[in-house]
Amino acid sequence: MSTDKEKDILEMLIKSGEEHYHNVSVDVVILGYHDRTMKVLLQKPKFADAWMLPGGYIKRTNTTAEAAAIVLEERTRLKNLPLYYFNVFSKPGRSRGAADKITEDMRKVGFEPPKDFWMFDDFITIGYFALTEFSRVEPSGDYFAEECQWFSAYNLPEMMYDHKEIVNSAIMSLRYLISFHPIGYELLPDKFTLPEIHSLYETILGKKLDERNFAKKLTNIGLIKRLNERRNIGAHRAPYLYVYDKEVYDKYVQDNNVAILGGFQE
Amino acid sequence: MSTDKEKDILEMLIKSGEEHYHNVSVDVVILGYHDRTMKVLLQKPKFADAWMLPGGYIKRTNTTAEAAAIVLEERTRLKNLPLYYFNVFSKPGRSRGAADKITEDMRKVGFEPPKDFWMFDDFITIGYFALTEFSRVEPSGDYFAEECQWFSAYNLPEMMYDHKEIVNSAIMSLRYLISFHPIGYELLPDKFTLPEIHSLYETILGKKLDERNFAKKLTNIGLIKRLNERRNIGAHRAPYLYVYDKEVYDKYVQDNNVAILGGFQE
DNA sequence: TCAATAGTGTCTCTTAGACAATATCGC
DNA sequence: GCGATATTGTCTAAGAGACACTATTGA
Repeated sequence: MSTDKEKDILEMLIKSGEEHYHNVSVDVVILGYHDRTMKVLLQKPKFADAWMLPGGYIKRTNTTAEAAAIVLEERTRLKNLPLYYFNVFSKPGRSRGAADKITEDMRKVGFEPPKDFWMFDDFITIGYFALTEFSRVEPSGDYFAEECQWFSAYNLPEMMYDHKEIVNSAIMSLRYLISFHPIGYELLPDKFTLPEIHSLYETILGKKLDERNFAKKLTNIGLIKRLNERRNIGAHRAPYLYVYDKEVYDKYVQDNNVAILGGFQE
Repeated sequence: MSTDKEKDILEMLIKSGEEHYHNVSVDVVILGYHDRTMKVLLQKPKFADAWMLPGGYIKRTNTTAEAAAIVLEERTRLKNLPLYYFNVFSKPGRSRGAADKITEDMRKVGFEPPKDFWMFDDFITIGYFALTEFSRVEPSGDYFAEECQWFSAYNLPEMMYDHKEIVNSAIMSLRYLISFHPIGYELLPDKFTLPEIHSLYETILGKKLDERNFAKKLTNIGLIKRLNERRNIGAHRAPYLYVYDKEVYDKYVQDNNVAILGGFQE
């Protein structure tokens, strides 16, 4: 990319201060499940050698939830995933360091940022998390998010700002939610086995769950249904495939008001 | 109050834009319980003839939770009440109208607000709610919040902006929380009767609860303890007084991670 | 037949929920 | 005694949780 092109983009960025709220942003903790571990989608920005959460500023014509949905789609190409609002992060000084890093990067392409550049101000960030099936996502970077990939959510790399804390807070919220409500629909492929969903719950909750009681519960409430298909897993007994009963699932989510706290926002 | 004094205060306000975040504020839904109804504390601002939620801007040296605690103390004189964050409100145009009203008021005292006055900008607001025992609070106004009083939360007066929606969202969250966790400690006086706490739960949940099962549950888990005192209520059988067992209560709140979602923030 | 994984039934205990009669108080 | 309110027990059904053996698969 030419330096001129970069300068153009930066000019645009500065002017976009008018169409965005200042001092507020959203960060989106995109969680996936793969290989018996929780994964989180992180990006490495053009201007620094550290990982961070996908996030963005909020257009004055959008709600915070819409801003989060835009970020989510940019990184995953997925639309209409439920977004859960889980916390606000506002510790004074939490954005410290951003200004220096951005300035440095801009100067590299011969560009001097304005003195009162809106992006250099302190920000309060609204935290959202989304759940998605790991293999449905092709992590997708762009000009500012040069690299974008999955990491183990329980073993995070060095991260900018307070983003490690934000990821941990999201995981705590997910753990809390799933201990009361059977959310998790989005984390599994359409067809899955009992051992898979069992191990998903164990991974999220961080504790062993009795296999018999677990299977009994999910099938008793009618949340999942067994198909007449099995998955061939090599030298072992072939497990049955299951699907969620979406109607029961949706009814469950609705009846339990999952939407009300840390829940869906349109 | 003299016009000069008012001008001084307004000058201060304009300059305080440097020490506050722009585009973000907190609103605090202060809920009390009295006479078998939920009450909410509202204020009428100097500059308009309508009620609104206590709220405030956020100093750059504070977190949003600290800002909410300051608002809470200003209106109730109470410190250290738990604050529950429950939602973010960001519908575009939600602060519309504020600018005109404030301008009008300023001109009345011969003051022309600056053209890019920070308070006239659109705001995203973080919603907190707090619970408090009705009679412990002496609603407390100030220069900007000229009047301050309790209203029935289920029968709200005309309110500015989207504040009715915010109150309703807080009540939904309280209802959700209390249906899973025995929060409500702050809503009752130290000593209370079974019928009182029973009717509190009925009021919040908006449905009848069987008296026998209700009493059984609360005493079984050890949440409340009966004293050897009764309250004289005139021509009827005198009910026993109860107190919360604070240790059991705190353990319950902690074990159930009430803090994680919609929960406490330091 | 072995190693590895999948699948399943019973018992107990606790809790939730339905249900109504008796006790107390002041008049 | 009356009107009003407070208090309390039993039964049933459902769910939670503890517990371990059998079935299947391919090598």
